[in-house]
Amino acid sequence: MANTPAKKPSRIQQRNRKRILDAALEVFSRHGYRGATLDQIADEAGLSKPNILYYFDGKEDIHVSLLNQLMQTWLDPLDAMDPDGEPLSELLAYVHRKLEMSRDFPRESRLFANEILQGAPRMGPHLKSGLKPLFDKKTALIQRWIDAGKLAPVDPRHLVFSIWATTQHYADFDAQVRVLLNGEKSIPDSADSYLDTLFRKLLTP
Amino acid sequence: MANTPAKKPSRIQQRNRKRILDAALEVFSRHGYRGATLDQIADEAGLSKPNILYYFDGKEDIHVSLLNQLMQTWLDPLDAMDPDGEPLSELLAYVHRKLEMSRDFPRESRLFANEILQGAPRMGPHLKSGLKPLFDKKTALIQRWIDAGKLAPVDPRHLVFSIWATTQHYADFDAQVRVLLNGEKSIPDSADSYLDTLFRKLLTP
DNA sequence: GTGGTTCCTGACCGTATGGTCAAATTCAGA
DNA sequence: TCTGAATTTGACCATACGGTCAGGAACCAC
Repeated sequence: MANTPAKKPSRIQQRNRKRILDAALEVFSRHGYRGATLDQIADEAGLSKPNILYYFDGKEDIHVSLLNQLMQTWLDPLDAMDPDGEPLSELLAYVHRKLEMSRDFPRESRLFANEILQGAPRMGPHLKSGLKPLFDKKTALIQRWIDAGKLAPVDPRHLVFSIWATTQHYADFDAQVRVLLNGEKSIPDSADSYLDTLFRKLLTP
Repeated sequence: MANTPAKKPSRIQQRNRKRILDAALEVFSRHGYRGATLDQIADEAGLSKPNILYYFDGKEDIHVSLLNQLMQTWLDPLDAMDPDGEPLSELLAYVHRKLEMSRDFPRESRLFANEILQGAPRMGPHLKSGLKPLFDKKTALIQRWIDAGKLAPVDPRHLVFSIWATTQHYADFDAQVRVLLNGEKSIPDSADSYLDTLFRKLLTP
């Protein structure tokens, strides 16, 4: 029913499904899949628990819907890397966009981190079908840039890993970063310039 | 009782507490605190559930014991950075040690990652009392090295963050890395040389 | 061996949690 | 306004889980 909307969803459908997904993002990202409860999500969404089960087939369905919905958003910045652009600035722009996402969507970042940490039990297929092809395509692009002498020679796969790691660290390890930076906002402006320097020095031929 | 061992623990005590902690590390690191069950831990340890509760006061007690025990191990590599050593090689050696830990102790890495991701509910104090002082001490040391012209000028705090992020990424996001590297071992040797290059280029004055 | 301590277990308990359902309420089109 | 479909809910249910307890088994001086 709610899972196979053959017809157009009503206004109430749209509004409530959105409310539920918003609430679920909040709860799942803070407590992980197992730590989140339907009651919490219902409470956060301002709906009753049975009502939530009216819109989704179950806890897992909500979680999967969230992951599916987010996957695209998450990959967009990488996808936006332009083969015809100037290699170094394309990559640095990607770093910047990725850091910006940690700033603007920390919950999404933690949701993914949680899922991957647990071994991606509900996302394995999506990784293979969604992320992998894009990863292969973009690492190949970077390799071409390197072969053309536009970038210093590095392993493109590790390059991408390190971009992800350094940018997402601020969102995923927020609790730690906050303690170590004396409670400042966890992504100070200095992070931007640091990462810019880090990757600029690495990649400049 | 088990929690306040005023007297020396018997041989059986030592053996079984170790078994339990080993099992708990396995289970907690794979499923997170909330996702782990005492039954799983008992099963993994080859002990009955009540027997486990004979040695520990409860699930939380086991988790806290694990975190306490691991904190030291986790900080050792950073602590080993020698103020009297050659700055660049000290830092690169630290990167190398940290990557080695992701290789050798991925479960420990994921245990910490899980805890921090959830907002460090059971480790906040330890971060402040254990990690923070060491972090401050070592970032100050790096700053002195920079001021002495031995390293390129970078923000030491972000430098440490990026070292942690890039090295732990391979353990924490193992499931993702494995997919993207076509199922190879998730920390290939190429990671070592990549990270060496990354930080060498950044830090060489 | 014997007695006391340590270690271990089966059976059980209370609660939390994911999920169901019949009935009530609201909504939208005629 | 009326009517059927969509939406909402209170009351329940079954299970999983953390934890308890009384008593039994194993161990260890003596």
